[in-house]
Amino acid sequence: MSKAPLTAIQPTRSEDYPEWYQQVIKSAELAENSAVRGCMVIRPWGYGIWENVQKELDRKFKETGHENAYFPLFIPLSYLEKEAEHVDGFAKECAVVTHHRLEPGPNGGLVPAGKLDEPLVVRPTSEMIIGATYAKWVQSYRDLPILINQWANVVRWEMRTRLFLRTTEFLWQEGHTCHATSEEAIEETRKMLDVYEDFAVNYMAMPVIKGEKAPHERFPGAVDTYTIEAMMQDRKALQAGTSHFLGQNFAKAMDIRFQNEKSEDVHAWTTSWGVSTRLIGGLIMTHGDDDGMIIPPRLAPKHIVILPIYRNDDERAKVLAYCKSLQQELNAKDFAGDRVRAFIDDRDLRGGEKMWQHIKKGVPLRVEVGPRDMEQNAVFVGQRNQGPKEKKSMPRAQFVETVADILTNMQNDLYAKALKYRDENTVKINSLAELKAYFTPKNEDKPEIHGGFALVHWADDPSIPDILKEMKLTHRCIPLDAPEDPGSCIFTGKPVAKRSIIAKSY
RNA sequence: CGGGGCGUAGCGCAGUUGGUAGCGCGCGUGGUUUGGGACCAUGAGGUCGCAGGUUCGAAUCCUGUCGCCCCGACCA
Repeated sequence: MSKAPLTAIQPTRSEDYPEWYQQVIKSAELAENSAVRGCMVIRPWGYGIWENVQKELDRKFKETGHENAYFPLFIPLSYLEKEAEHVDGFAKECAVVTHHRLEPGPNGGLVPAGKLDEPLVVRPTSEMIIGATYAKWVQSYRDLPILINQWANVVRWEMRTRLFLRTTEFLWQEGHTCHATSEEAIEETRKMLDVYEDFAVNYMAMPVIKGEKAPHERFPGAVDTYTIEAMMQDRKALQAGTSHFLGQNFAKAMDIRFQNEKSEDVHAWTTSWGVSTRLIGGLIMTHGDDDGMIIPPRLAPKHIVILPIYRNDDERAKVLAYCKSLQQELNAKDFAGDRVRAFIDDRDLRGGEKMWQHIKKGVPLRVEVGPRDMEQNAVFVGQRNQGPKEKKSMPRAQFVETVADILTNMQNDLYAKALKYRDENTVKINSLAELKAYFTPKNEDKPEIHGGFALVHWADDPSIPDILKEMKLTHRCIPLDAPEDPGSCIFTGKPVAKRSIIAKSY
């Protein structure tokens, strides 16, 4: 008899959300901890998702006029010292290379030798090294704008790490642009925020709120930081992407100057923007359920897994032939500007176990094919966004014809579900007492999932971060698209034009 | 860096008046099974984190050390 639990992932989300998150990553074979503290091994299934993120974002970057380039992993220490706020922001989390050679040590091991004259910092972000390069490239307004992106890894020595959400090393893209005017740089900053929003909504099926960060939450050295904020299923906020207007701060620090049309010698205006492998954490916590990962079809490494069912070698040959031709028909179909990605799982495993593996991994569609289906020229289809038992038989031809529609509907359904959840857990709050109550769990010993996005009137003031910290809350952003809604700040009483979002966060 | 916990088979764990290591899952093989996470049989796999010490004898007691996890401070 089966000893299978009621849910594929244990504990469930409501029992222990952080542990559920870890278990999904493990069960779905997305990633695992490595021998290096805080650094993860991204497994093929997780990396496949990242590759799709890269592919789609990269296309959008190209469409908006950007080119890719690559800059060094190491940054001379002296570069980092040139922008005061930037140093303050990153100094504590920099990994530093001080030697370039190993020699046999006294006790048989290896010891660093060959001390560097100037230590090298492993990039936590590349503003400085790229800025130094741009300074050489820019002499005239005719050299501008520079619109460059790089796909890279960066290192930030964080105290505590969580797979995908915060790892010591992570993969990301960082766009770095350089402009002749403030207006143009601001436009770029906002344009890329829109690109991120579009990607989050239409590819990740993850609703996000575009907004402006409070001054104390800005990127170190930025004039303005914009963010897309998403709500996870524990109702915490996840900063899923940022776009920074850097003003002339970095241009001055790295001496990016040019002569404008009036022959004046002026500093350039720069921006930077990035998203990281954190997005995969966002994907897990936006769509995952108690049976594991659910991948939105547009980002799924495989759209369809075909599961052959047979009892003997004779059946096996026939069923496999049927599966192969089905796979070919499916792979010839288009979905969302790409080909449908179907594969056959013919591993020598029991059917039930095999099926559950794919459920846990979040493959959008499972197609079971056995002798019975073959007789009727049918397929037996299960969708990951429906219950594991809600499978239905479909004529093969109909399935092949409508597969793109099924995937599209699934993509839309995932978005609608996530949007509904966020909206249901977003409330207007008009006093500090109300805010406190909203974010207080009913059971203090074993806090249940509670709270959400609180829309409150907030006016920037140095006293507020401490008040929020005590409640373990943060000011997430001032939403850009929200309507005017004048009121007075619940902390200071100062008048403000709009509500901000306050929430617990990752 | 502060507080707490843990290192025993691939994974999860048990193993205190100190006596020479076990369970579950997984894995290999044979068979019976197979349209919702199989069962029976059989087998492989461990210098008990590391280094000292106490002892006739240490997974167990002592000292040191390394590593990991959780909570906080820090953060995409």
